[in-house]
Amino acid sequence: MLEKSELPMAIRGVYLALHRKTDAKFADYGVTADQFVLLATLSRGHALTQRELARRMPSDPSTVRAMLVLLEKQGLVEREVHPSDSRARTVAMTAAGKKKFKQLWRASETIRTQMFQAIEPDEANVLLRLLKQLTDSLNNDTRTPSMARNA
Amino acid sequence: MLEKSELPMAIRGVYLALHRKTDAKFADYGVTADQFVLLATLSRGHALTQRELARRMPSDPSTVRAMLVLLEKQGLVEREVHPSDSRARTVAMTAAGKKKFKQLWRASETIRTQMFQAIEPDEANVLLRLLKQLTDSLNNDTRTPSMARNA
DNA sequence: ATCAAATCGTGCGTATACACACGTTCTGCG
DNA sequence: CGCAGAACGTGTGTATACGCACGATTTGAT
Repeated sequence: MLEKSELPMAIRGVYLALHRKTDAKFADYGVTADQFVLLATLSRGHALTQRELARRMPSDPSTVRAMLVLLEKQGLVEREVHPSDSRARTVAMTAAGKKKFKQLWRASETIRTQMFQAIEPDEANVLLRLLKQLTDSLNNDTRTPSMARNA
Repeated sequence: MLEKSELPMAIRGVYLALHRKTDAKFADYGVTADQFVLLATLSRGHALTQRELARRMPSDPSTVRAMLVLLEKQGLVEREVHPSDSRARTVAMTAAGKKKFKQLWRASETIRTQMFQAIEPDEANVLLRLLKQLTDSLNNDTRTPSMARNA
């Protein structure tokens, strides 16, 4: 018998545990878990606008802005005005940012390893699929959950 | 092929989606998603100390304190000095708190329903198990992941 | 071409998450 | 009994999450 609030609570539980552990791991490097997420997102698509960056993280635009201000102070990212849209600003990692990201990736390797050791390889794929299904379901306000496929 | 950072990102993704949706749902009631978690925890074990409450949420003791101050202002919870330990304070829901919690539970029913419609019943159990395994793995600092069983 | 509507970034306010330091009280060992 | 160390709550500081409102710019429809 499955208590109806167990699943939401379990989701909250893993996320917080993961976040805490990652923050602790990165403390020596002067960055946070969420800043790592931002850098990782940048590393997969350069010259994003702040809006697009926020959409991909996913995070709120005003949150992303605050993070960018801090990361800019550390010299890890740069912002420039968009070439064709003077409202927008494009964001890119600096050389220092790329270097830092590599360090963080290596430092967090143990966490990912630990996670994948806790579950079977097959299960990891199932888990990933279920999490994405839940996310799509929660994000889609419409009552037609049909076309959410390749997100 | 599974990108190594996909699983952590997916966990982050569901949690944030769930949190946003819950916050939006509760906005009319003047409470937050996390305050609901606190009330739900209280409803399953009365007269907890702040520390024990924080341990069960799970959250940081100083975070819980801040939340309690706000909930106390709203008259949803009460704090009293512990009968045998004058350092500690016990927390309990007021009548208004219990009533509010029932309202919140009903209001959030649609979210839980939506989640369980997004996955198969069997899968829900698998998902829950995997999430707990991951949580245990992330919380255990020791290198012996043996005795984490019935958490 | 013009003007309303949408979009972008910014700034502000509130709530959460956590680390850390502090004073108080309790516990347990000698 | 007395005292060191642990445990509890408090307070502070920083980072994140998000809603909302604002000015500036771009877009789209006429």
